[in-house]
Amino acid sequence: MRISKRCQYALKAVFELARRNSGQPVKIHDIADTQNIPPRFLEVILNQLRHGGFVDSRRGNEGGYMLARTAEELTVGQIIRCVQGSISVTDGNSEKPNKTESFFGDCAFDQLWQRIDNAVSQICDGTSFAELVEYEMAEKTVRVPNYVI
Amino acid sequence: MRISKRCQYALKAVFELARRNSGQPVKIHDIADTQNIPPRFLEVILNQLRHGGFVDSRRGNEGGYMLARTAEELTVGQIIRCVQGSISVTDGNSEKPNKTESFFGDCAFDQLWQRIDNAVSQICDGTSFAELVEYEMAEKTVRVPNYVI
DNA sequence: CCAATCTCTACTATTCCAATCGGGATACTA
DNA sequence: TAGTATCCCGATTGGAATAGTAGAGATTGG
Repeated sequence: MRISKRCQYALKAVFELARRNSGQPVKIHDIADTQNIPPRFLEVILNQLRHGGFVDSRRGNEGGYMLARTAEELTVGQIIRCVQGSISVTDGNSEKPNKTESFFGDCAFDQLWQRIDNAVSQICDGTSFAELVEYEMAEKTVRVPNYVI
Repeated sequence: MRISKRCQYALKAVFELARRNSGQPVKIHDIADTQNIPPRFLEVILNQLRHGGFVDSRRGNEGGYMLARTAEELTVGQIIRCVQGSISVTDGNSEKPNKTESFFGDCAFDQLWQRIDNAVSQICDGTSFAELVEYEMAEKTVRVPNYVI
């Protein structure tokens, strides 16, 4: 499992929506600016997230995107699976199709990959965007304790 | 971190050498046959492992490859790093270069990626080829308890 | 010398990825 | 109803990574 740029953008976009937590829809352009994402690429990505049911959209003058669920319910794992289909380290390589003949070491390696996939999934599925936002805010205040506007 | 075919071949090749555990060098062709790897591709890969210091080779009529260390000392993590350079999930994407400006969520995501990388590393570095061979043998005898030759 | 093997560099074909483009649909606003 | 700002969607491009191949050279043992 490698986290592609596309996937990182998706996560950042959802994070941004969670962070703003505004009842109003947020425009692609605003998200793109705040998170430094190529706008037209983000367009494609948000559309994918919409089809996945993770964000809702509104068109027209005051349109934009908003979360389809609460930030507590949305996890990193869900977004990754929506964008890259799977979370497994041996993806795109799956030798499963012709698994009629097995070779020495297959059992051992299968178990190894599964252990890794489980560990990763556990972290991703156990991390909600609410937690991410919370962590970010805590970090920001710790690192800039006496900031001035 | 995605485990490429190349990397899986490398791991299987080292596994095969560990499994045979023969004082004699094993020919590329034999490894390729046993593990179902394209021979000339395996050639390139074994050479890389040799440069990494994980296997030794002998040329000539009775030449071939053998482990440069014991199977107990060789870990999955070492081989992966040798073949694909890194074990991080955010590799090839690293936004580190222009990390002068930071965006909302960077702290949170950096911490997330690090947690994942640590979990994966812990498994890979904690798994030796001796263990893999041992596990494979145990599985084989469990799954075929009364096999006949 | 010969044959089997590894060694090295280069090459190709395919797939994947990041990003862009043009035009269409929709919704608000005046 | 015209206009504009936004999302919607399919196609396309350029470049990098991946999987695998090719051929000539070096080494070893018989």
